[in-house]
Amino acid sequence: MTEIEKLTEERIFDAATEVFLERGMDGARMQEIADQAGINKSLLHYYFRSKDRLFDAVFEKVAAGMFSRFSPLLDPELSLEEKISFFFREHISFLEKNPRLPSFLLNEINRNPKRMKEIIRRLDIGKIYDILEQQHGEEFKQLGITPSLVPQIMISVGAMSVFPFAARGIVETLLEKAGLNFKDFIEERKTFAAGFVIRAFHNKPT
Amino acid sequence: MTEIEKLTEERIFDAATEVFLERGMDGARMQEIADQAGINKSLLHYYFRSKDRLFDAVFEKVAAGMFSRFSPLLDPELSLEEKISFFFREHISFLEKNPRLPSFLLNEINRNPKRMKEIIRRLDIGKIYDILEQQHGEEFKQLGITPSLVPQIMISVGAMSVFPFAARGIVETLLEKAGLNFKDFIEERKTFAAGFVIRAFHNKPT
DNA sequence: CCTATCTTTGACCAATTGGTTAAACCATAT
DNA sequence: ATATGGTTTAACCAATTGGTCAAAGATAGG
Repeated sequence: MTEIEKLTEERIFDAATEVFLERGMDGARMQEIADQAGINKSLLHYYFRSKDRLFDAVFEKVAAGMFSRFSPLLDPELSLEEKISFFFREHISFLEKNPRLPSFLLNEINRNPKRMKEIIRRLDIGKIYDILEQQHGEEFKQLGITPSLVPQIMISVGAMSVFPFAARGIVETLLEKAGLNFKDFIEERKTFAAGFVIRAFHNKPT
Repeated sequence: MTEIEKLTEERIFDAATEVFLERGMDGARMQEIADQAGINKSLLHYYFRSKDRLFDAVFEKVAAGMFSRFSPLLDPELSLEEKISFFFREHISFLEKNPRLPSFLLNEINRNPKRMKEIIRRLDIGKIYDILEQQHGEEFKQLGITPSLVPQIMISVGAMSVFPFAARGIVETLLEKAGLNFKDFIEERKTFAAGFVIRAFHNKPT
């Protein structure tokens, strides 16, 4: 693979990422991707055989980028509270730079659950569950958190981080009423979410 | 408007709702809606001039159905804790019957923020904020919740309820690992989410 | 310089899609 | 019965879309 070829392929991939994130698989047009990359439409098919394959490549990379941000949760050096604080700070900062990502992923997961589950399974999200159980099982027991509640907590943590971006249109409408803006809201959320979850943690269920 | 006409229009509307929820605006096909309704494609245009208008009608009704479920939050007879418990029970039950709704709404809001914000503004979500402040402002103050944190809490509550359905593909992959199933997870969530939020509430921020 | 291989392009295609239209259908009132 | 009005249909259309193909350009080896 020559250097120029790599560059072209990369330009196409980046352009496709941008367009797919903006419009979704169904809304994206091959012509728009070609324009964005500054090349002929035929070249798209030369490098990636079809729209489907191009989309798959983009989706896989984008999903991997998203879930790789869960790494703080795996660090055995960190306490539970530290993990939660680090996670929200890093994950929300990441979404700040990629605000279209949540809505894109959620929509495409729903559009084709089977294909997407396969990709997600390959990213091995399940291992986060295993490691949390392994590193903090004792702590969970003391807090009265039964094994079935661990997924509840994990999903809640994800929701707290992802939802404001996925539902940005609603959030902004609400913030308008309160005289706030989205940027400040997100900045505040990094610490709010951590505190919220930690407080919910450190009390026996009613 | 005759009775038969009403029936036809309703059949079209219901079919359109089903197809749009399943496929989204871009993915939906007028032919599929016609088939689903058991009528000719031309009739779609006879009753609703264009795909856009048909979609707008569906979106508005569907969004209204979603947000009307927030009504427990407005009841002055309920305490804050009761509101939270009632809300999760009712809202999650509603989503159980309409599992495609969250992903559909989130995606379409993102696809056309302007048009959607207008519709959402008409549904007046902001009034929930006002009423909460008005009915529980004193309580908030005692709990150390500043005005800017109220939207944080509202979004968090929405996220806890909506996200599991919007991200169902991810949730199911995670539950697989833990040996659980989605239905049970959702049933458990109605009470878990309420307890989670209430506990996060009733402690001073660290 | 010439050939062989890879890259890039423009012209083209078949299929799909939202939408139109004129005619057929059907109920009802006169 | 038949004229009138709204309702429904089949046939059709223009535009768009993903994809193909043969030829032109570029690049490197001999």
